[in-house]
Amino acid sequence: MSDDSRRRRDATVLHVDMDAFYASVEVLHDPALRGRPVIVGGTGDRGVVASCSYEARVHGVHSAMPSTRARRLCPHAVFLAGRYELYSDYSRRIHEVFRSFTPLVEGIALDEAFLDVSGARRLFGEPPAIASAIRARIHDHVGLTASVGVATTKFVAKLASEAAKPRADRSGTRPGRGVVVVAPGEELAFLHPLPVQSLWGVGPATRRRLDRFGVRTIGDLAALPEATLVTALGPAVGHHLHQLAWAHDERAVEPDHQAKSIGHEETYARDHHELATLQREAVRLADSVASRLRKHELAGRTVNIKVRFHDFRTITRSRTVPSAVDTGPDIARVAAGLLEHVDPSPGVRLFGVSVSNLIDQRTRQLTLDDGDEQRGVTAAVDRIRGRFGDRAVGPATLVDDAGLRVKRQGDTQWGPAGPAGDGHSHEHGPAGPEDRRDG
DNA sequence: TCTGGGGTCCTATTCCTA
DNA sequence: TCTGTAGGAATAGGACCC
Repeated sequence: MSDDSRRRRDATVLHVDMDAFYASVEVLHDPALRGRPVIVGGTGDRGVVASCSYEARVHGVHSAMPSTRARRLCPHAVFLAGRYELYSDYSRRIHEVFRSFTPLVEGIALDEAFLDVSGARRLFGEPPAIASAIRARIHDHVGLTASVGVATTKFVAKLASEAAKPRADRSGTRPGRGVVVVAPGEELAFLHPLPVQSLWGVGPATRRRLDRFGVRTIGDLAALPEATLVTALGPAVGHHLHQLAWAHDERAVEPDHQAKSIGHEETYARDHHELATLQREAVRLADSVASRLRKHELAGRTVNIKVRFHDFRTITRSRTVPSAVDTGPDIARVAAGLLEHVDPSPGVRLFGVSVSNLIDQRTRQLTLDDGDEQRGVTAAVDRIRGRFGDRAVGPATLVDDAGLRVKRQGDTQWGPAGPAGDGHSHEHGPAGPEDRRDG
C-alpha cells in the first residue's frame, strides 16, 4: 500500500485496555479496598507485581516489580495472591461487550483487545463515538473502567490507548482522557515525540543498542537509514522497527487466534537440588499441560523443558517425537528423558514443561502405542474434572503433603505464595487474612 | 533490586539427508 | 565408497509482550 493510500485509510482500529485490571476486579469484589493501595501478585519473596491500583502507583509501585521491593515501597498496601479464574470470568464479560459492537475482536490478554469497527459504523456511529460507547457499556455492565485508542493501525491504536490512561506518580494521580483518537495523517506527529521504548518490540536490550546511535525517540529512530537498523538489530527487527517508526503497519485485526504452544512453569519458594524431585514435578506439570491440551482439542509433537538455576541462568531442552502426544504420562516420559541430561545440583528455582508443534486433535491419527486403555483412562479423568473441577483427580504421586488435594495449574500463578518452604508451602505458610486465594 | 507465568517470534547452530 | 555441500528440520537461546 502506498503512503497516500495509507493516509487515506480511516481510523477504524480500536485498542481497548482495562485500567489496573486485576486490582480493579479485586476492589469491585471488596468495596473496603476502594481508595487503598492494592497489589496483586507476588505475595511471597520470589514473586512480582502482576497489577496494582493507582493508589499503589503513587508510591512508585508498578507491574513486573519484584514483590520484595513493592513491599518496601508500600508496606501498608493490601497484597493479594491473585485469582486467575475470577479475572478470566470478567474478561469473558468484557469480550461480550466488545462483540456486541463487532465480531472482529482480537484478544491480546485478559484485559486488552483490538477491535476493527469499520463494519459497525452504520449501526453505532463513527469510531470515536463507538469507543466512548464501549467504555460506557463496560462501566455500566461490568463496573470497570477502560481506556481506548482509535487509529488507522493496530500499533498506533495501542499507543493511543496508553496515552488515554490515568497517570499516577509520586505527585499524585491524574484522570486519563479515556479515549484518544489519532486521525488519519496525524500518526507521525503523534508518534515521533514518544520515547523509542514505547514501540512494540523495543525492550531493554534493543533500547540499549539504539542508545548507541543516539536514538531516544521514535522520531530519532525514523531518521536512521533502514540499512543501519538492519545492521544493528538484524533483518527482521530492523525492518520491522523502521516500518513502525514511519507508522507503516499492515497487520489486520485477527479474531481467530491459534495457540502455538501450551505450557506450565513454576518458580519454587526454595531451590530444588535433586533430580528425583524434578522428575516428580515433571509428572505434575505434564499432567496439567496435557489437561489443557485436551481441553483445546490439541496435541503436540515437541516437548520442551525449561530449567532456571539458582543464578538465573536458564536452559531449555526439547525433543520432537514421531506422533503427537496429549496425555500426562506421554509428555512426562519425554520430559523425564530430557531431564536426565540436566544437573540440578547447583539449585533449580524454576522448572517448566511445554508442548509445541501443535496439531488439531480431531485430525490426528491414532498410533499403535496410543492404546485404547490409556485413552479410556484419560477420557475418564477429563469427565471427572469436567464435573468436579481440576483438583478432583490426578496422578497419585502428586497429592500434596497433607494428602488433601492435587496441585494444579494456577496454584502459583504469580510466583510462590509463601516464604521459603517446599514449593507448595501456601497450605501451611502465613497466608494471613489478606491472602484470599482459594477462599 | 533481584527478577512470575503465560506466551510469540527471531536467530544461530547442529543434525540429517539428498 | 567417500567427500563436499546445500537445504530443511530440529534444537537452543534470547528478546519481547502482557
